[in-house]
Amino acid sequence: MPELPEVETTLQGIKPHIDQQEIKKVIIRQPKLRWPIPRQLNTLISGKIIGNSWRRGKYIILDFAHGHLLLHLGMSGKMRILETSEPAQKHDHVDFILANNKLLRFTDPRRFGAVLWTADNINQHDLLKHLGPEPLEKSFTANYLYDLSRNRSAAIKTFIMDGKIVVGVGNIYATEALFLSHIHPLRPASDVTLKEYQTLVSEIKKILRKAIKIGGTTLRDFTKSDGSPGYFYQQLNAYGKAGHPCPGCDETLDVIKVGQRSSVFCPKCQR
DNA sequence: TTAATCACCTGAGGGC
DNA sequence: TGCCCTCAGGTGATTA
Repeated sequence: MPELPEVETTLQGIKPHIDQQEIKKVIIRQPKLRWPIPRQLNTLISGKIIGNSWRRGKYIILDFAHGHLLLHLGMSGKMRILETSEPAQKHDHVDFILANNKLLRFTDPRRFGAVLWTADNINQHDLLKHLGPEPLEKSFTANYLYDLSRNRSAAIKTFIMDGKIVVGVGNIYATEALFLSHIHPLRPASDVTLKEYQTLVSEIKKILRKAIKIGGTTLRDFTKSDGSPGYFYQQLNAYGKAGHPCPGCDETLDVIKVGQRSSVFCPKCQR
């Protein structure tokens, strides 16, 4: 599923083709995504130029002179640059036909994604204004997490997956970062020490940087029609490895539910 | 304010 | 082989 590294890779892949490009036409085949795609979207942006494209958390934003297009890939979404002659397949919900004879195609089998429009200040949008810092920014520190967590009884895994605390840490990276930090996913956030948060923040940053570095590979594998796990999956220590021996101590990795999410952990290494 | 749960949706995989 | 059921997962909305 697209997590922050996949969203970043998607953005870097489409950006050279869409920035400063005019949109000739928008074709909406399935408007029912997480929220309905605005009916008037074609009228709103046809003939208009995309000024800049950027990312905030897992949202991709396309700036126009008169507003912003907000895109989210949800659980299964992807965006690709294709030739305009490329026939649409099932789940190809939106095409943005560009003046350079390319098209930007939004595909999302599970339809948890979103394509929204706002003419207002994008940073004050309801979906963005409460978001926490980017995990790779300097402002995301151990002290920041430690201070926020002092009165929080929620499990540490739930805490670091909360977008209001920090954006872009999904189930895969939360599982991996906690494994590498030797922190049990059910520990109350308030119980985690500053020293442990220092390790955790360091591991979150390391694993995200690593994933972004090989994100292209991850994304290609993710888009395979057979859905088979790819190169990045091989790099994981815990996620998806329940029942396997722990890479650190050979104890069998266990799986529990934390906030309705599967969480693999080592009962011996993670305390 | 916080925490827990529900809802959305489809494909994969297992059991029969 | 085909049907049915369960699970997976990001995140806003709702409820406690």
